[in-house]
Amino acid sequence: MKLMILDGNSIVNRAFYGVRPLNAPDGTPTNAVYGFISILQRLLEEQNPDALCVSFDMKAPTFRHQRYDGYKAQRKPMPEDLAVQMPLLKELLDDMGIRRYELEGYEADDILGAVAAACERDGWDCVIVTGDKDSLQLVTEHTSVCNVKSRMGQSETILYTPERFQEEYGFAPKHMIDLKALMGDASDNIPGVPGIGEKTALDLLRRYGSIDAIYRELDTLEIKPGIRTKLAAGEESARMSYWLATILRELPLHFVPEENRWDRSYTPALYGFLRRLGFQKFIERWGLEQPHDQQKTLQQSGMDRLDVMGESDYAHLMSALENAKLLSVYPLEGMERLEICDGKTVYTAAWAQSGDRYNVLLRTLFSEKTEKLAHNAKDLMRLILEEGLSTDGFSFDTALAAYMLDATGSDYSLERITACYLGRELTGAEAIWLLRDVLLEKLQEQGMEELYFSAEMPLCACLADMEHQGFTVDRKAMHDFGVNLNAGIAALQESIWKHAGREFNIQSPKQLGEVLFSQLMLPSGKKTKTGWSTNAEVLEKLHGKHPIVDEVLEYRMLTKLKSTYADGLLKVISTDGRIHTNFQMTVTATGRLSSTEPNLQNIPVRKKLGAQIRTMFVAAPGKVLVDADYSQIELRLLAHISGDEAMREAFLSGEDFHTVTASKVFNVPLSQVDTAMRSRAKAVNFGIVYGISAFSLAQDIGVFPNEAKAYMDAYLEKYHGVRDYMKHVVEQAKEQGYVSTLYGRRRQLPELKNANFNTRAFGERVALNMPIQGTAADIIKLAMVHVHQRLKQEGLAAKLILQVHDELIVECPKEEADRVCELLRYEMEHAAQLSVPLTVDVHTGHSWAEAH
DNA sequence: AATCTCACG
DNA sequence: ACGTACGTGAGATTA
Repeated sequence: MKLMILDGNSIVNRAFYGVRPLNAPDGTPTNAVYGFISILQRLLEEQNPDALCVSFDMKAPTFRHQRYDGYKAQRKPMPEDLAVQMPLLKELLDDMGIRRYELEGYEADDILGAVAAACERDGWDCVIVTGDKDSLQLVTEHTSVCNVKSRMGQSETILYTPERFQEEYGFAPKHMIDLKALMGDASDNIPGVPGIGEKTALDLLRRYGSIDAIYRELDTLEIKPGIRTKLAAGEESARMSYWLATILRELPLHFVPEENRWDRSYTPALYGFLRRLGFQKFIERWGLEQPHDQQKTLQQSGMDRLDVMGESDYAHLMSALENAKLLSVYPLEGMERLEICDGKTVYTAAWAQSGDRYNVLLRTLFSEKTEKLAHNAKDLMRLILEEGLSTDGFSFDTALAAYMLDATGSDYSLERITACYLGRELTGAEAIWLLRDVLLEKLQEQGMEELYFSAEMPLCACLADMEHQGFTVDRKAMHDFGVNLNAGIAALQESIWKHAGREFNIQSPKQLGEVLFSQLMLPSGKKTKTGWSTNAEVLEKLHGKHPIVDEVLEYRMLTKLKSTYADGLLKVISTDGRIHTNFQMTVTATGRLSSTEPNLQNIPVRKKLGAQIRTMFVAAPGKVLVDADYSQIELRLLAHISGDEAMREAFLSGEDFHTVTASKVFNVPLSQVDTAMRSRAKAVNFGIVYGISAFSLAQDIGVFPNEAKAYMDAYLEKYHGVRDYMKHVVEQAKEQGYVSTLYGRRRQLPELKNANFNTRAFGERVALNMPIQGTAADIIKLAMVHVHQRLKQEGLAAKLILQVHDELIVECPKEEADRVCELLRYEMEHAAQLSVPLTVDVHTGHSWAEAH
């Protein structure tokens, strides 16, 4: 039989500092609880114990320490964000049916010791899980200690058995006490022997075994005289420390391992609890279901339900359609069935049951005259377009509203939103109807109403059209391209294998690392937690050292083009010969769109071979592509938002901005800026937008950090308004807890309050970047809405087909090209009124490559 | 499922 | 003393 006991405080601490900030839908921080439960889950799988419990220590000074005058209660107080998670963690454990032990006046270690002793007494094995090293002294044949470390956001565990301990330390576990007695422990206020540190202590114990042995023969030991003197002088302190470091195994704790048996019998409350915290993942992993008594409360919105069957039901529904001011719509099984709610009744109509009448219903329902609410309106609209119907009149989208209220969330399912904003689980058209008022009010409160109704909502129709429209791809050319790649890949593979002297999987970073760094002994540019890094940056530094590296880089490029683009895109060409991407509106934290299945926002362009892919994205016969992209929109926004005069003038002058920047940073006349200076200035420009450090800039442009620092200083000296802005935006973010764009889009920044330095630094970079990237996203969304509406209004056949963050692509009949160029330029340049010109480059062509 | 790598703005 | 740039998505390997 095996019992596992977790050192609650220690594990929750590791979890808190090791897991990135997370929040429940209501904003409560949850990262520590999440980390704890993740570690627990992993250990359960690894150890599969029969019994399980968790210990917590209380704040009061401990028994051992009370007797030692040197003790001062100097532990730092628990950070607020962790403190609020403690009751949650305890509630979680209770709901999971796991026993907790809290003993006032004793340290966690003492509880662990007592539990281990009780286990051994009853013939149980015991696994102690902790993040501290202190309890290693408890390791015996029947007691092992599982040490949890968090590294790079990942938790690692090491299981110490007597053998494992001996191997690592070179002496038996019980002499861990001796180690502490010698070297001391500042965090526990154990003095140790002054002048003896970890190295010396370890060495002494490996050679002599214990402090008893050391002091018994102190005069004859072969050690440096200085150490002998220190040991002699510190004997009393060593003995005292030994006592302090010894974990008590006898406490007034009547612990019976048997009582802690745990067979994963969760309480019914667990489901609701995990839901509240947003831990969907664990609900699924543990196969939890909503308890029946909670399910009942779901349907208490008091609305009637009507399954629309016969003629009279239909008449009923049609009159509701005409009379109701607002209807919510919720499709089921594609669009086979439809739920419609007018606030009083939830109607369910089905295609199968009513054929033509269903079509009439859809036409009326989706016409612009009927004002509708939906959840993921864009997807619904695309479905309708695919049915060959037109669609309009969607005025509110619950998913979009929830996204704007918290753009860092990961799940905007209807169930999650109702749980969060209505406090109960509810779905369908009825849920949408009830959510609207709540969400709308919050949008108003936060000043996002205008952006919501002028950009996000109308964008649904625009994107649905774009997805429906698709982008023609030259299938044959793509296929041939893939075949050609294959030839190159095969040749490179052969040559690489020849250099390596053996066949191996070049696509495996692990095997490649072995070949490059172990076999060919190339200088390992180190990195990564699992082994050597073999990424392009590392390999490029190896250029010239061995012919294999260039070939690997080439191989990587070709296989990427083959699998992700040539093969990947061929797979998703529809029967109409076009690719229909899916634009995600609720994914990014900044307000940008994203594109999936396939991602058309990362089609190659930077390298010659890759850019060939773009020659295969073409206009349909008789049509042409018009491509319009903003010129340096983010830097222009930095100039506008920061109000920096020098930067504004640079843009107003019409000169190349990176060149102007180089001239300022390097203090030379414009005419003397060379390409190297320009490219460094360009790197600084981008770095500033990302909230860079001198270190990273140095890495990027290949200079020493102090040189990079000098560039940045010069930059911020010349553009001092930018320096002021950077300071201001971070301060304001700390005060408010969020940052926002020119148009009021928000991003919450709990990271700024995190105890972890790196997390906070990340938060500061985000605070600098989001308002810029996010404002650019707002502007192009507004432009898209205007372009979409004007193309339609003016009766043009032109269609928007793609957006790539700062670029729009329209496909139109050749005759419309000139008008469309002008329209695109006008709407994009006038989407925002800034203090610097917002300029757009427009080109036409048969392929994307030509038009860009 | 996590990790590494690499494509884009 | 830390550890090192913002925002994405996809494919292949590994565990």
